[in-house]
Amino acid sequence: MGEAGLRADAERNRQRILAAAEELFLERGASVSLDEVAKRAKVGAGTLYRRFPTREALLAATSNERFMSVAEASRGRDADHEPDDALRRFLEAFALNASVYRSLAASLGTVIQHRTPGCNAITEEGHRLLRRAKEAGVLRQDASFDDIVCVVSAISIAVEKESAPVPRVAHLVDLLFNGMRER
Amino acid sequence: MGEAGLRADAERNRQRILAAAEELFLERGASVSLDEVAKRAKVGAGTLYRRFPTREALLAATSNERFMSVAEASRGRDADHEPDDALRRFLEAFALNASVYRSLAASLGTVIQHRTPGCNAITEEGHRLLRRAKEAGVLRQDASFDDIVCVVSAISIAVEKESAPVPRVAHLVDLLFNGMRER
DNA sequence: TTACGATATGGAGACATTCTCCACTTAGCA
DNA sequence: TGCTAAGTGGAGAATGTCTCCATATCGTAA
Repeated sequence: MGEAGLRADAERNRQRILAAAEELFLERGASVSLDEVAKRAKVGAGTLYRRFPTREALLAATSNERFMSVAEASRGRDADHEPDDALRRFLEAFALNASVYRSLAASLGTVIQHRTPGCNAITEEGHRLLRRAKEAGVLRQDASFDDIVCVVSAISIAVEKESAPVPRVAHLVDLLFNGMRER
Repeated sequence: MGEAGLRADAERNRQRILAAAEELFLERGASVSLDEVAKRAKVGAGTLYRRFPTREALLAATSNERFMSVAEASRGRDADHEPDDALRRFLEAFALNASVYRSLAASLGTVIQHRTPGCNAITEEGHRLLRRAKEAGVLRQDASFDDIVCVVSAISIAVEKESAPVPRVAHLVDLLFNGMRER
């Protein structure tokens, strides 16, 4: 949670920035002015930029706990779900959490590359599910984690405007998982 | 090509803006400063904004011919290709042309809604292919044109960083069209 | 040809946002 | 208690968007 090697007052400010960013991202989307985030956190702009050099780094940080949850829930489902079902549920949860802030999905590809615990966890879990589904023979051998990020982005972008995201995400995951083809 | 009801000098300026924008978009991506576009076109900023009120309007205009080509080529393929193959090729061509400028893909959803000839043509052709594939029973009934735009955007975004976009586009279209499942 | 209204123009400048820099403050240790 | 490394705020430079309007030019009707 806290960032290692940070002075106590600095860590306090860091938390205030995260709280302010979370509020503003929820209210007005992932594109709000960062100076405004600093202002709401009662912190100078320099402090914000020193701690989070880019908007994506801040997004990765505010998404950290959500991404951890997605990975953890997926690991917990492992025992009582078939590999393809586990992967499908993971995709749904990932997509839903990649659209909590408007305009987050568009930069998901960049955000997910940050080495925060949450991004690491979700990346590892994605790779694990991919491997497991391939071994079970229910997934194409040439599907990669990058493909997953691409698919999740597409779904999240499509879903951001919707008033009822959950069923729409389920529909789109089904569509892209099983293919647009009639069988 | 020329815009109806425009004074001759205004139409000349409009063409100069389009040429300058095309150059700069190719060189440095779809996010270049619009003032710089105006400067290269040797035109005041006001002139640019009067003719193209938003960046997306300008992008729709510079993409016009490419979009026309995509639609036309697709229509030409109609006779000697099965409905699913025709749709797949259309998706590939659309995605490739939605990534000619870096960062164009991110605003594709907005760009495509402009009522330029190219946007109209590509939208109509998309609907036609969708209908044809559904009638032939090779496409799920619940796939929509919005789904297509969403999928094409995601593919184009994913592909913008690649050095070899063509095979990657083909892979992603195949993946999303046929599904991630082993069959 | 002229003259006149409609159209079109440029670019200064108001405003917003990003991001840096550094004189000053503070925490934490010896 | 005093020292130093760590941290801070916020002014302001750099960049970009977009508007406004005094001025210029086009095209036409007489």
